[in-house]
Amino acid sequence: MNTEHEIVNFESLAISCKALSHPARLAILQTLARRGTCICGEIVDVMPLSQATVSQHLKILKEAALITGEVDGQRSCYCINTETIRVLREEFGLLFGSLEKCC
Amino acid sequence: MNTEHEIVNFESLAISCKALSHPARLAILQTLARRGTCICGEIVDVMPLSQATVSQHLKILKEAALITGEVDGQRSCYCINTETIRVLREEFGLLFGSLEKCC
DNA sequence: CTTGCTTATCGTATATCGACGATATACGAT
DNA sequence: ATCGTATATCGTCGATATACGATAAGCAAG
Repeated sequence: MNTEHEIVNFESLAISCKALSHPARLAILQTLARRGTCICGEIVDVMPLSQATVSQHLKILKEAALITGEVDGQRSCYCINTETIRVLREEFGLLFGSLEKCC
Repeated sequence: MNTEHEIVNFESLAISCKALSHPARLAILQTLARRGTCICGEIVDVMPLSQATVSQHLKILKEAALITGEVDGQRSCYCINTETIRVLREEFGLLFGSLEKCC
């Protein structure tokens, strides 16, 4: 409806991509995607990184709204933010939709 | 056919995302996508950045194989690498395909 | 070959990233 | 209150990213 919605927001898309630009964070996202539902610091066990580093990556993912996190007792549960992923893929579509022919 | 092709390569995907993680580079890609065919340093005119900086961004995009570049006389023509974009979107699909339900 | 134009690279300064040990915080259990 | 567990944050440091002026390299034209 709104013609504005066709325009790609470079700033926000860049922020999402930056959050996705580290193998460890992609691995975390895949782990979350596979387990479907929330997960806490089991991620630390799966990753070959220190607890501090994993926590930092989770923070970056959360700040980019790629995941959500909530406290459950003394644990933290994280979950993929499907809406952000959807928007992300949509923006890729807008950006590269009119491709096809090239040199 | 090959079961291996279901596996996401975090390293290469992270490299692509890193190249996409800057607004200027997204703007360059959109410009290239819109003009369809190759384009040279008209990009510099469009961007609010110095020629040196734009050239550096183009180099980063080329190293990530998101664009191709070839010399034409004293000019350089760049073009989006559609194959890389295709793989990129495919990998996103693999990574987030089994999403849907979450907390 | 000199001039002018286009693009790439170098050098530099500043900012941000990535990793981790150390520490702080929060909470359940005893 | 104290202890143990889980998680977040701090502080640090080497590595990398960003931006740009200066300069080099390549080419066409005169």
